[in-house]
Amino acid sequence: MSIIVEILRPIGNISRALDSIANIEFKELALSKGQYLYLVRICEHPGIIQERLAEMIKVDRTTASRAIRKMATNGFVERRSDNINKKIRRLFPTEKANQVYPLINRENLYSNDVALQGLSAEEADLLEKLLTKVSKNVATNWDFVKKGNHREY
Amino acid sequence: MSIIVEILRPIGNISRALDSIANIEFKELALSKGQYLYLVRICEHPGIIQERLAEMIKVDRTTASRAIRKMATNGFVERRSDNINKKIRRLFPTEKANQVYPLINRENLYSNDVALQGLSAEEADLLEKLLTKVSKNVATNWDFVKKGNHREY
DNA sequence: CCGTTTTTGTTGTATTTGCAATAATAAAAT
DNA sequence: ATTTTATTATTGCAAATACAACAAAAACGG
Repeated sequence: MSIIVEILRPIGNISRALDSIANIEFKELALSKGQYLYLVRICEHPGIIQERLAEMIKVDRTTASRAIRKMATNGFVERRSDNINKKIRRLFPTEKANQVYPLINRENLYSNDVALQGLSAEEADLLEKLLTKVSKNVATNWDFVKKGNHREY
Repeated sequence: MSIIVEILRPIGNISRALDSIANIEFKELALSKGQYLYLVRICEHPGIIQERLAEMIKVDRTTASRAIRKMATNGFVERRSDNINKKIRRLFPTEKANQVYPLINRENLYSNDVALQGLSAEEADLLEKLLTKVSKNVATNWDFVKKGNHREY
């Protein structure tokens, strides 16, 4: 019938390319590699904990730990201890973070526009829906493997 | 009209999650982080040069340089000097690489299947086409920025 | 042919990234 | 109530990543 549908490569290429561009452009915001990912989520989910944030963006726990600590040092994040649960530390955006947030958004929207060039509104819409579905499929598998389980194939 | 279509986040999530899984699974092939990306392209494009390969997978030139050198040291790649053009070094898969190649492919196909779960054949097909288009859009921009140019937005 | 620009590749340095191993609190089980 | 397990977070390595700066060959422009 039809050739095998391959989506891994274009997805990887798009992701690396746009991430690369973002990191270059956010240097002037004093954000180092990858930090913009954490920052926007913390702005949108104030009070989120580190573990949840790492899951959300599909990054290793330990990487998130260090990235967030650095952002706290640099005044982008405030880590508040919780009174009830002594294990967790809730993350909040600082004033500085809230100032930078719209700039990151602007960049992301521009990249998004570039990415969608030449697609009709309907195509873009469908693409988003399909990607969301794929994202969920993959997330389940990621959890599975990250917890030490072994995929059989 | 419609809400803004956002494809950056799901794409980033899918990419990081699957890359993470792949790197964990390829440890047992003695491939370190990212190397599988280079390896499959070299197998599929024997004689390709480093610069072209870096472009192909959207990775920094210097990162590719070190990754490929390491793969040469570890016996996955052979770098042959060109008789005509003394500047370039053509890359070829070793026997070891050709043995590993189908295993990487098998993993990638499995991940691809997982990703596409719940999509109809038509949906999957369209998704691939749209992603290929997006990938091209983004590639142009990546070249632009990587060459030191500044995006206006 | 000769100067200039582009292409291809490398190192220096700084940083991020992530698997292992560890710790400490919380939640669940018996 | 107390043992057991799960959750959350950190640190110790070891390694990949990438910007800057550089070099050398090739391609281009006159």
